[in-house]
Amino acid sequence: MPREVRERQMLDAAVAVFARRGYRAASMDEIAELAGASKPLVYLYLNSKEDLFSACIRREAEALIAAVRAAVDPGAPADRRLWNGLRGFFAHTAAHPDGWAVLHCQARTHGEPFALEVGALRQQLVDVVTQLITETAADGGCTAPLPETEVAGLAHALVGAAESLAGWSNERDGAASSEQETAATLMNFAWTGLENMAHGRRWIPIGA
Amino acid sequence: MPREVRERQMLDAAVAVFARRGYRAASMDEIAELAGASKPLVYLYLNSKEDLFSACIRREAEALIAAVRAAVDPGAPADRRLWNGLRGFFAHTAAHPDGWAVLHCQARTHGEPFALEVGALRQQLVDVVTQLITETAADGGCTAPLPETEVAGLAHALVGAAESLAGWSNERDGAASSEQETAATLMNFAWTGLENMAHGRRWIPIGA
Amino acid sequence: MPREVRERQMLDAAVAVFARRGYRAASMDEIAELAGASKPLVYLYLNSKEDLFSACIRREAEALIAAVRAAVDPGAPADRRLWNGLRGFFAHTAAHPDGWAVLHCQARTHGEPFALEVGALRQQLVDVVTQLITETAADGGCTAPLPETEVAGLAHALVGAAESLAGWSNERDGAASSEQETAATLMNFAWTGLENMAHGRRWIPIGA
Amino acid sequence: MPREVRERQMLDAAVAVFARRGYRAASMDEIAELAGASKPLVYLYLNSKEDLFSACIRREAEALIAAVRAAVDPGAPADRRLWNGLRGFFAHTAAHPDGWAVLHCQARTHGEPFALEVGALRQQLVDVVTQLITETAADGGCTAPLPETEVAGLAHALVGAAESLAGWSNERDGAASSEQETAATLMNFAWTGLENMAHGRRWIPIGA
DNA sequence: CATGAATGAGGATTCATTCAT
DNA sequence: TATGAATGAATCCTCATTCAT
Repeated sequence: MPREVRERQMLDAAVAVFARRGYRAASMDEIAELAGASKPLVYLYLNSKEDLFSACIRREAEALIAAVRAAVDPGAPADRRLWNGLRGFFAHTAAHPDGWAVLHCQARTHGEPFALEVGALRQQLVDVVTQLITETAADGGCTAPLPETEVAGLAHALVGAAESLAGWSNERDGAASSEQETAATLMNFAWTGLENMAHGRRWIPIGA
Repeated sequence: MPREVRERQMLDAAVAVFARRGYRAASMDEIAELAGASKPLVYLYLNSKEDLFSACIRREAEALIAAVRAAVDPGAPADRRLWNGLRGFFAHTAAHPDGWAVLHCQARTHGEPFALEVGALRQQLVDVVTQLITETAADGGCTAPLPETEVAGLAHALVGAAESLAGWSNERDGAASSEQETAATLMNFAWTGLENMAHGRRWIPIGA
Repeated sequence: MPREVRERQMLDAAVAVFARRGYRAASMDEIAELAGASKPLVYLYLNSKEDLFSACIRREAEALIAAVRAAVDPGAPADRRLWNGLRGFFAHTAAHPDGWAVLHCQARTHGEPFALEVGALRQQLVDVVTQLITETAADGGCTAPLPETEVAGLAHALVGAAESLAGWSNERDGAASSEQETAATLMNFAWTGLENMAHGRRWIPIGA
Repeated sequence: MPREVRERQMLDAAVAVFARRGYRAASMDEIAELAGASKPLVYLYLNSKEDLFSACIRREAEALIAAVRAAVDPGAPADRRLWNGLRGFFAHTAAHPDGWAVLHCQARTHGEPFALEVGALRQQLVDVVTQLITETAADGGCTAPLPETEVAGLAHALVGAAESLAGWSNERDGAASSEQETAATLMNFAWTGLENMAHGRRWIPIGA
């Protein structure tokens, strides 16, 4: 069996096991067995548990980013790009729950090396969203330019909302179209909020 | 030293170590040492690593919920209650980053017993937010009642956004007032979005 | 509470726990709890686990020997003395199963100090039986004096048979009179065998 | 080194250590060291201390039963079969004192799982003896059929006597031929007793 | 007389990792 | 390319035992 195929099988197995057990509780034995290979072979191809986990993160992160990028039509207006990006995000996380679990739940909780790796992914998502927010403001005829910090905050909020919704809609594995609905809910919530902010319509704490 | 004091020291140490290392990677040795007690005493008071982790989750969850509840003035209108709840949330998570890390990052990733425990906390947050959203719609003169599923989705989105922002604002531990700003950002984002939705103003995908 | 009473309670508890769990698996915690006293008190009165176990063995051994001795009427002929001794033995072991378990099952399996102690008990039983066998031979008009080694072997065989029957009759906790029957069975088995041997009637392996 | 060989070495070591120390006091460290292997290997091959002990019991029990069976010539008359069975029993226990110690002293004292296993062995011995007693009665022209309970009692008594003698003759590890003598002593004791009982000649307590 | 608080030492078990083949 | 055999190092947990009160 060619190395490339074997390696993919190993990564598949590793993602599944890491998702189910967590990094520390996952055992190389279980991964090797699920991959249908012997442990020494796993070490030959992937060096160590740490490297293996890194490889999982990288592969899944790239796949997610690629899915989101592919969903966005660069020529469309900002609102459609946000809408399509969200749909792509929800569709991919729904289709690859193990990969998503590794990225969202496991990677960040296990020390520097992995947190950095997954942090880079998150930053990419945030960057995409930041740009969309900025463009949205411009497209919508922004009358009150948003300070940079606030844009960053909004981007983080949006990504967090998306992540949370991804988990929620995965749990209630309802209709096949639920990912569409989930995206719509978030879009409704976010879009009008953004538009208002871009026009300086804000909520102001009374007396603050 | 009286038992109560020792027990609190142990929980403090455990929360710190669990936050830094994760459940599996945390060693009872390190926790005991940090608590300034011997391992057998930790076991005598808290039974097992699992029970200790559960106790951490419970304590931190109760503290967080209490902080949010305490921040909300039950007599105030819905928007102020949301605002105050958010401020309480951000203030508490900023003041107790380890506790928040245990709840948000660690607890959900380590098997049923803990996931259930922390799931209960999250549900409480979601419940509070759900109620606020509903009342907001009413207060704002809702013209288009939101379907129940959508309200749930919005609540999850809002909680996710808050969780994400909590992590973000903890990372850039800049100004002391940043928790105020963070709350304001989210409030602006969420409030206007909710208001619009409550009045049936929605974003509609063109051609969908 | 006077020391004597407390000490007896402790020994009672220890015998029960040692019988149920074995020496190593028995914990001083469990013993202290069952005795209704605190652990330091147990140590104050009985020094150590080893001493406690020794005390159990000694007490139970002395009780058993005393019971057998009390059952035997020194003036009776040899057969009646054997008969009464057996009845006393079975009655006592049936009435004190925990003590018997400690003596028979636990004490011998845990290293020199205890094995010696319980060995002494067993030797006393064997001595009594040895004497009975010798007298039986004399009473029955022995025509072929038995060599010393053989008498010792017979005594061990008889004690072993009695021990085995004690366990067996304890298991099938049938009629209240079963100890009587058990004694009768062994008596029938042993007595005629002894009588024959004393008269030189032996089983000889053909061709050996 | 092939697995089979290693596994046997481990069982040998385990039997020796369990015999010397008892189940609880035996440490896997000592067993592994005596076996000349590392602890993880012991666990890899034999799973756990409990399984290891079970494996010891099973191996030793099977060996003992096989030795007794092999010693008995199925075509011989009942008395010769009893005689040969006893010789086989004493020869095997004398040749494998550790195995016998594990079976007789240790296995019964350590909780259900092992007690059952060793109980099965004992039952097999008792069954063999029970059948011999019954046949003996028949061969000897039984005039007074023995009640079933009594036969069972006799069988237990005989096995107990044999067990006791095995221990005794092991202790005074005197002449090489002592196992022959031991068997002869027991045979003399038992055989004539059985014959008498089969003919209704009983010892009757005067006045009972 | 009685105990709550505390621990040093040790034991079962697991796991990432490496050779020799 | 592929693996059966093997282990050092750690981890959870328990227990007999002792003080200070």
